[in-house]
Amino acid sequence: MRTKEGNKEKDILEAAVKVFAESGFHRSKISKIAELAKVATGSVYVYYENKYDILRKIFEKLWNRLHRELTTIADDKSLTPEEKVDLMIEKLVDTFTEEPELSIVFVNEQHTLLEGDDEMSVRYYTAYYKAMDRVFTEGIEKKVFNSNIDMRVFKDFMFGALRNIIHNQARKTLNVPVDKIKRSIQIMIKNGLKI
Amino acid sequence: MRTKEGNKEKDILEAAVKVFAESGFHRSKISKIAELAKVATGSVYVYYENKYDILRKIFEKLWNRLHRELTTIADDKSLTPEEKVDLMIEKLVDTFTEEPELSIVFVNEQHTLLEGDDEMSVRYYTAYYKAMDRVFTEGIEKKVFNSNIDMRVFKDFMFGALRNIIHNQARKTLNVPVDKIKRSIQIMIKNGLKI
DNA sequence: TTATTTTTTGAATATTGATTCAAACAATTC
DNA sequence: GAATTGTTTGAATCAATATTCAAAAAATAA
Repeated sequence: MRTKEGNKEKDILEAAVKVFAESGFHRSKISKIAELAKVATGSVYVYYENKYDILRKIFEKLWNRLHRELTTIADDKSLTPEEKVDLMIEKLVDTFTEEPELSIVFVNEQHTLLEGDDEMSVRYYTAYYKAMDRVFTEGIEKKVFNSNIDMRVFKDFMFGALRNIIHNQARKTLNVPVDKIKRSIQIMIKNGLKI
Repeated sequence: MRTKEGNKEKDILEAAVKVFAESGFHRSKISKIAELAKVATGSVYVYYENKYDILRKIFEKLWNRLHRELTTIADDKSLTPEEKVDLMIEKLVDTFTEEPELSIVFVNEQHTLLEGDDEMSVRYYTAYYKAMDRVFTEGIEKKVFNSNIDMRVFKDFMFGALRNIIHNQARKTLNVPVDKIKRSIQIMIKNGLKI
């Protein structure tokens, strides 16, 4: 018998995030991922079915995490709808700020994933969307959110806005302190642009 | 002498938008684009340097158009800052609603473009950003916009939000009437989520 | 009609890089 | 210390497809 040295599966996944972020999925070479993970090219195929499988697992892992965290906030009975929106924004901004490369992959390879995988595309936004749904509906019921705003538009709007902010932050094209980002978004969401 | 038949350059570009939207840049085959444009594979290389050059020209064309239209709105002295924001949203939503495939390529291949082309990445958001800058600054000066919101965050936020809405609309995953989309966004921007 | 020139063609070429797999390796057991 | 068995390796294979280019076609000129 021979036992496994270290945690190659994890090393490969982490290396892949870096390489995908740097070069994009299609331009990324397995050999480069292997090199960065300090394993042989062939080892990658021991732990993952193929290149696409690596991408899928990156998303799955992130998605499970977000699902858990957002659901917890959405279901917290001690919070008002407004506080929930605040916390959800904060959570999303924090998650991606802590792992910039992950956020770049998340934004850039979204369509790579959806084109390749129908099943995934259905489950995909579910976590975020369902959580947002509940918060938004609750806000409307409690008459603190504006019911003239279409819920579906609101969800897509928010998601896209956050995605882009996070992405530009990760690419260093924005370069605004995280606190200022959170505060600005929270003001915009709650009060709009106007004074 | 032999003269050109029809407008192959244009046919190829239009076919490419369709194919890129359907399969993504990297999975798209030149032969497929040629087929759709009703020309031979080789003809593509008469009109475009290479595959990437086609993508660049798709973006360049769209970008010039948006630049022209957004600048016109931003510089119109007869409009208030709020009206300008309204009109810019309307223009963006309309442009992409009219050409769904273009909007899909625009969103999905943004990073394909930026990774390959440094010069382009600098000029890239310029049109939208500069126009937005002027409107936003004007709004702050005239004390109709909230100066606690960071301008850079606002621009990225708006851009990402619109991008995502337009994209999901094009992919038919949203499916809300265009008018409702516009109205919802305009309320959110101006008044925020709250009543 | 024939020659000239430009456009168009699509099969052949060349490259790139994902994936495979037989061999080497290192723990563990006996 | 030899046998066993799971792990790791990386060069060889193989497929995909972007790009090239010599030949064919068509329009115009002579």
